[in-house]
Amino acid sequence: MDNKTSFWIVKQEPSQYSWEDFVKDGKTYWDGVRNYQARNNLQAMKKGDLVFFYHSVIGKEIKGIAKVTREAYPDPTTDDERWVVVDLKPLKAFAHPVNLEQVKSHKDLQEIALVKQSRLSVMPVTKKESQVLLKMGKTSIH
DNA sequence: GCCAACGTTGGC
DNA sequence: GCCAACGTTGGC
Repeated sequence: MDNKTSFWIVKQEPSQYSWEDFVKDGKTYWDGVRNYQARNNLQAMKKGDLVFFYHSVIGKEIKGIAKVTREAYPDPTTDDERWVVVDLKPLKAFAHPVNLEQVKSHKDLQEIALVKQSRLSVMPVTKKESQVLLKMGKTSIH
């Protein structure tokens, strides 16, 4: 990680694709985004950026962190040219998953998009927020 | 171009 | 299961 690294959060319901599925696969392309704002965030991801993996609905917790291994390209699951995917690989599981309640109650995470824009499935995270999340997850990335 | 109707997401 | 938030669609 250098100072050009950006941080993001992606959300998925674990009943559809869980962090455990992701680890088992070793890598994946992040498909199925059908929202312009989320799509724009995918397109802004750079190789090497770090991505928190959040379980929505069931668990409601950040399970780990992934790395962008390929920047945006057309979503192979649709002919619609508007939509893109990125390739992600698991980097590290959180030693302690961080749940939504913890995020909401932390003073430095009051403005995080995860809380402010609860319906968005791909969103940016500031450096400060990322550091707080990593600390709460008792996880370091090196 | 406005806005009502409708659909989806996700927290509770 | 409900509903708030919010994005999309289509009639006018």
